[in-house]
Amino acid sequence: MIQINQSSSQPIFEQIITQIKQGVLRGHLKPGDPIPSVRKMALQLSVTPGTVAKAYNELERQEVIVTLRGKGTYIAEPSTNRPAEIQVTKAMKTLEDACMELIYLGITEEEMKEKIHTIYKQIK
Amino acid sequence: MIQINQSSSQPIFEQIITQIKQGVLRGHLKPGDPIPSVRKMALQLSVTPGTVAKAYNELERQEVIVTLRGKGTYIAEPSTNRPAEIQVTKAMKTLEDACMELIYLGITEEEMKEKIHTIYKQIK
Amino acid sequence: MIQINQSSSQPIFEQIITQIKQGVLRGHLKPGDPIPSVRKMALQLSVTPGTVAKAYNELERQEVIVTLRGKGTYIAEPSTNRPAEIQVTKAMKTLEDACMELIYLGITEEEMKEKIHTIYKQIK
Amino acid sequence: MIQINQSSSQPIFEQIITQIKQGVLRGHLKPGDPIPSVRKMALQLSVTPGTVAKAYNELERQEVIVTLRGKGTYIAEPSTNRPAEIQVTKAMKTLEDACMELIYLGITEEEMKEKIHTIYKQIK
DNA sequence: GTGGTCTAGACCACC
DNA sequence: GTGGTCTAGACCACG
Repeated sequence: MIQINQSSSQPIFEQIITQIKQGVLRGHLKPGDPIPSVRKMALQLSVTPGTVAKAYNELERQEVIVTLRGKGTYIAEPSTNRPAEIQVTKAMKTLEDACMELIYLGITEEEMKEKIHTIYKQIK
Repeated sequence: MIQINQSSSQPIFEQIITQIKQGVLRGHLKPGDPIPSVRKMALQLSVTPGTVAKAYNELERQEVIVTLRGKGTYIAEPSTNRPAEIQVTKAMKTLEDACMELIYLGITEEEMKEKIHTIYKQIK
Repeated sequence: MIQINQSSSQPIFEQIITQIKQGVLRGHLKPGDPIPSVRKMALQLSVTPGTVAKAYNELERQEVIVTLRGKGTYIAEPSTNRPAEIQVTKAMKTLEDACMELIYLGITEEEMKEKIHTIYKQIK
Repeated sequence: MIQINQSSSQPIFEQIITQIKQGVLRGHLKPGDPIPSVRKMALQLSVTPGTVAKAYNELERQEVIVTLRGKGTYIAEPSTNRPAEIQVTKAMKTLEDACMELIYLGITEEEMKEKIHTIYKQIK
């Protein structure tokens, strides 16, 4: 389900985080769905449990998942809290940098918008 | 001209790279314009020359700048070579991840496209 | 395994690069083989880790090796991408210059071709 | 006549050396032909006289040109001395390295030999 | 343990 | 003056 790229420059724990979030957005994971325990996930992905734990901790901090002590870990209900301003700003900066890079590589505004559209269509 | 954020998680040498590229895109830097020598830039930014040199090396590899032996460093003529496929793929992946994150934070498709439009308007 | 010539005019980091590439070509290093960590290699060769790191970075950029996060560095699978045109052109220029020099020194076409043949026989 | 690439990694003085040698090999320059004074050459190439002087000094050491005091500089008669062993060895090493690089980039033995043949045909 | 980044300072070749 | 290379050492994130 989750695909780890061991040789990516993106840390493994971040790959887990983004893929779980994207699984939620795409509708593969719904609120209340259980996700594997740290150890099982670690086995599945062939990574150390610490790496998975780090990802789960961050996901819990962001209220993407909830851990019910002794029962397991589940996808959380969508948060009603307004997202932290800082997170939006950071993601916007990343978006802008990626755009600039793509412009530099010759991608036109139309191609870019089409790409955005494709991404939005993917989500549930 | 270039603003370094010492506490950013983005390495300093990368900040230099992206800001020079963006300077070119925005038209502040034109082909043939000289850019400060490694040592001068290092003084300006209060970083070590090695860090600036690393950025300049990468920029030269990407054909953004050219160094003329013993003379200094200049903005290169726009490259005619098609950019490596892999670079585009990588930037697209970054874009997609940033988008997904923004969607997660509640940004709509319209807002996103407007953002893209704003970015494109900035450039020369 | 790798022999550094401290008094060569070829930079040490380039000597490391060419020797690893040649090790692959000669079949001493196969895809998946681990290569020593930056620090171990630095100790072996009596150079600073930074120098080895620079060589490894360049080798990774050229997809000769891959680094697995926190695990170490390995010989990469042969790349399927076509090499950049510019690389071939540059190497051809170097070849031509070396040939011209050898012609100047009295080497005949036959001797040269024999030399080429010898080189090709060395490789796996 | 001589083409300098200011942004090449090969030093300018070396570019002058190799191009004069290659001019001789190709027959464009014959023994006894005059070559421009240091200053004229420097003007032609838009480089500093010191750079040209360095090239001429090296060419004279290698007995490619001769300077007749007060009369100018000329292409020398072909030397009868056997070339220094060390020069041959060095050029062979360069050739081998360039070959290995080309092999790495996928050039076959046949292509390589054809290239060699082309080079030999160019010379007088 | 691994590599990545950065500092501080040296020496060199080239122009 | 320029950039290129190397050393010696530090700190950090990741696994």
